[in-house]
Amino acid sequence: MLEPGALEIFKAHLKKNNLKFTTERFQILEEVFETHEHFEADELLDILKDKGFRVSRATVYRTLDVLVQCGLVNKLNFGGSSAKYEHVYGHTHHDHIITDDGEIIEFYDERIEELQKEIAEKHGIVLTNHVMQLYGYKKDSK
Amino acid sequence: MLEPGALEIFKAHLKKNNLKFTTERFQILEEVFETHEHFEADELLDILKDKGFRVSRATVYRTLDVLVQCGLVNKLNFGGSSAKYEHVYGHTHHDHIITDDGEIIEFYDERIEELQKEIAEKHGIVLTNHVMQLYGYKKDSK
DNA sequence: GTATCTGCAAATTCTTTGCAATGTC
DNA sequence: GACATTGCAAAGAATTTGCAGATAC
Repeated sequence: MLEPGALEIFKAHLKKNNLKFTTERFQILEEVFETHEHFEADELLDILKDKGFRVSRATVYRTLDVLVQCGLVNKLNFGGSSAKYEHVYGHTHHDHIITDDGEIIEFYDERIEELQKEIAEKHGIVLTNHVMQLYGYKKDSK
Repeated sequence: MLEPGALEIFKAHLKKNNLKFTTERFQILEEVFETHEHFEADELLDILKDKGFRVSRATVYRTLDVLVQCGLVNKLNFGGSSAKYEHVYGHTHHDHIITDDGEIIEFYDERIEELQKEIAEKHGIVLTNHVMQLYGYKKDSK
């Protein structure tokens, strides 16, 4: 489901940057908000093709870039060989726990967020973003 | 300077896994501990070549893997296209602040470490590792 | 001596790019 | 109608792999 407002943000960003609102960009935007999981560029391409849309890999990569730029999508790196993406709009910020069997748990902790700000401050840095990933295994699995 | 103990850990790991202690692996180990910064596989190769060692790129990648496996080296991902490495032994764990002009500041905060453990626990996860990178810009630069 | 290593160059994987045809504004 | 966009296939960048000769144990 395309979050209310996402389309407007996207269009505004396109206009501001002299970019055009094309069918392909719209289809990609929609699909990105359809998927409530982390996905790779290639997976998104496959889904789009399965649904009968005719989009190229190049356009998927190019459009994901645009979506990251306007803040509607996060680009993540969990250490694998390819980048993961997740849509952002309408979601609160969160971090990730990655288990050894590949499960991804999202969490948010206000106290850590505060400490991060404090630490950055101490080093004279204004935070714009952060990445925090906890790796581990399930207590009952080992 | 090769940290005292690192060589022993390396050799023990090799023996345990039926791997051989070769000239190349030793040269790479030494150089990894010579460099007190984050480096890429290719940069390490260049340094080794400059010093007159004859090592191949393949061996550098293969040996870095071994070093990561035995815990002497961390593989990091700051979002660029290539992985960064840093040696670990003798250093306390730390996280990173990455500024928009590419500077990397290391920090450690016990309180966050505790909270991370607590959060993982709450989700039934035993932490084995984590990644935390704060992105921002210098307060006086903008 | 045998099994592991190395270097090389080719192969892979993910991502980006140049270009001619096409679509938006 | 001008200029951005698309798809394609080729290029690029980082990393991995197969293999034949070299080396550690």
